[in-house]
Amino acid sequence: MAKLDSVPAPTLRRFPNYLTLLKQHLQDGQSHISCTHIAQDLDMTAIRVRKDLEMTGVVGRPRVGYPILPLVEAIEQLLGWNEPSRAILVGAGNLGSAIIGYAPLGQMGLKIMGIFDNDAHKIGTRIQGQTVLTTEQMPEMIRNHSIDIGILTVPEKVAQEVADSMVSAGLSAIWAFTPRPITVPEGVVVERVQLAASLAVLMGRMLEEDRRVPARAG
Amino acid sequence: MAKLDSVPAPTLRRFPNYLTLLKQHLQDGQSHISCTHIAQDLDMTAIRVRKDLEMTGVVGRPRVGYPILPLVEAIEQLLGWNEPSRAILVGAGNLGSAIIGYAPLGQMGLKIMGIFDNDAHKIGTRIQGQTVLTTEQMPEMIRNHSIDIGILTVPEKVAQEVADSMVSAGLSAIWAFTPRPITVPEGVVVERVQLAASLAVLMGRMLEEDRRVPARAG
DNA sequence: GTCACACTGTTAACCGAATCACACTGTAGA
DNA sequence: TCTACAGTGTGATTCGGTTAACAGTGTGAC
Ligand SMILES: NC(=O)c1ccc[n+]([C@@H]2O[C@H](COP(=O)([O-])OP(=O)(O)OC[C@H]3O[C@@H](n4cnc5c(N)ncnc54)[C@H](O)[C@@H]3O)[C@@H](O)[C@H]2O)c1
Ligand SMILES: NC(=O)c1ccc[n+]([C@@H]2O[C@H](COP(=O)([O-])OP(=O)(O)OC[C@H]3O[C@@H](n4cnc5c(N)ncnc54)[C@H](O)[C@@H]3O)[C@@H](O)[C@H]2O)c1
Repeated sequence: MAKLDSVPAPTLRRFPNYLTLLKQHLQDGQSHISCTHIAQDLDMTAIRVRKDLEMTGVVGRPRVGYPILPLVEAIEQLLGWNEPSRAILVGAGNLGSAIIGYAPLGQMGLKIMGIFDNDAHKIGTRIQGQTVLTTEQMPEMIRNHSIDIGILTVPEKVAQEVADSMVSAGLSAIWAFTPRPITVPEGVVVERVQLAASLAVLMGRMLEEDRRVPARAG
Repeated sequence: MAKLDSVPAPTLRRFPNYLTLLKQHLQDGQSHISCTHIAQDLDMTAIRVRKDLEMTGVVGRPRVGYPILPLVEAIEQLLGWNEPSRAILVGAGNLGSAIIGYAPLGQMGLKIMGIFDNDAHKIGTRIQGQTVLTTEQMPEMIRNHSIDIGILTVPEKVAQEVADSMVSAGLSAIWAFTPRPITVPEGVVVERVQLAASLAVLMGRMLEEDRRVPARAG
């Protein structure tokens, strides 16, 4: 039985990796897999894999490993990927369009029910078969279709404002791609995708590497 | 004087947040800022801010705070954002195009010197004023222009293969947007932007929240 | 049947980052 | 000049996650 304890964020972050690997092995006809095998496939330690899988409540058998199908189902349940969550996207710009067109989100339980923008040139056009609606229609759709997740890809300046109107319409989670933090009331979950943070780590590590090995002439 | 110790990744990740805030205050004409002020602006604790700023080596004064300009310069130096790093992007698809068009990357020391794809329909077209080149030309450009960073936005299937050819041409860092991990030789830095991981955290936390408060009827 | 051992489950040790507590400092104000 | 105190700097503590150590177990081999 799956634990109801809260799953650590690092583990949540690794779950998708396990999922893709497990599904692949499932398709190859395997029914069980050991954590040592998973570990070397994903370039991590077996212990960490075991600890992560422990969160699912699925028990493995010595010399056999874990049953793959129950694992997949347990992880998907912990992530809520077993049944679709209704989402909307606001800000049909460059990034927004890329996300809308990213098919794998469907496998992650994300169902984009509406796309909104406030640019007159974009409203009414179609992106991946979905018509772009005006921002004014957003609260109504959130309420009528009990939307759970708002994907925020508007310019930084209006991000807080749009987030506010999402929340007041009843959204419970926001997936924000804007560089600045946004504030929301208690109970609403915000997850930010910080591209700048990722780049900072990359370049910081790069400099360190250069510092260790006196860079090749440039 | 800036420490040469390695900066913890969590701190690196927060640096960009400080930078945007600091630059904004600088533009408002302020010369100093206290960590308590920064903390409440970014919704974090003052202690964490102080510890992070400690890495820069900049010293603050009681009742006055830290001098903003030196802080900005120190952080940019630690991130390598003070002088442009040459980069190329491979995979001029939806996501790749969005990244190319994302102006703020310029402020982060990233200079995209070339765009590559292997789709005959895309080669020769222009994205944001830059012509898309064939993948065959990539190693040559990496060598001739001593490119440091490769931005990887190709489909998952060919990601490893493209990464390999980047590395063998002499790249020292890869910014990968592909869902599966890629392996590189020692000394090459890889930073992955994992959208799925971010979504997993969002939805996992959402479920937890629902579990705590027995969700509104749906 | 029984033996070996690959693999699991669990408790303990470890480590790095976040947080705390508090002494120190030098400015602003009286 | 003196005082109060906002704000820094630092050593000590806590915490969460990772890693290690090891006992337990049931499968597969013979
Ligand atoms: N493009 C990238 O690669 C990238 C990367 C990281 C983060 N981001 C962030 O994502 C956001 C969008 O980036 P982008 O490159 O797609 O910009 P963009 O300008 O292409 O798209 C923004 C869209 O939002 C719409 N919009 C503006 N105000 C609105 C409002 N009040 N209500 C609804 N829609 C509104 C605009 O009409 C436009 O279509 C920005 O905050 C940016 O910082 C972008
Ligand atoms: N679109 C998104 O929102 C999104 C989000 C997260 C991750 N990703 C990942 O980013 C990558 C690209 O996604 P996308 O949506 O832009 O896909 P896309 O199909 O729009 O773009 C991929 C591009 O790569 C090119 N390409 C294919 N093989 C190549 C090769 N061997 N050499 C050079 N170029 C090649 C294609 O011609 C195409 O232009 C994928 O790995 C995807 O998983 C995309």
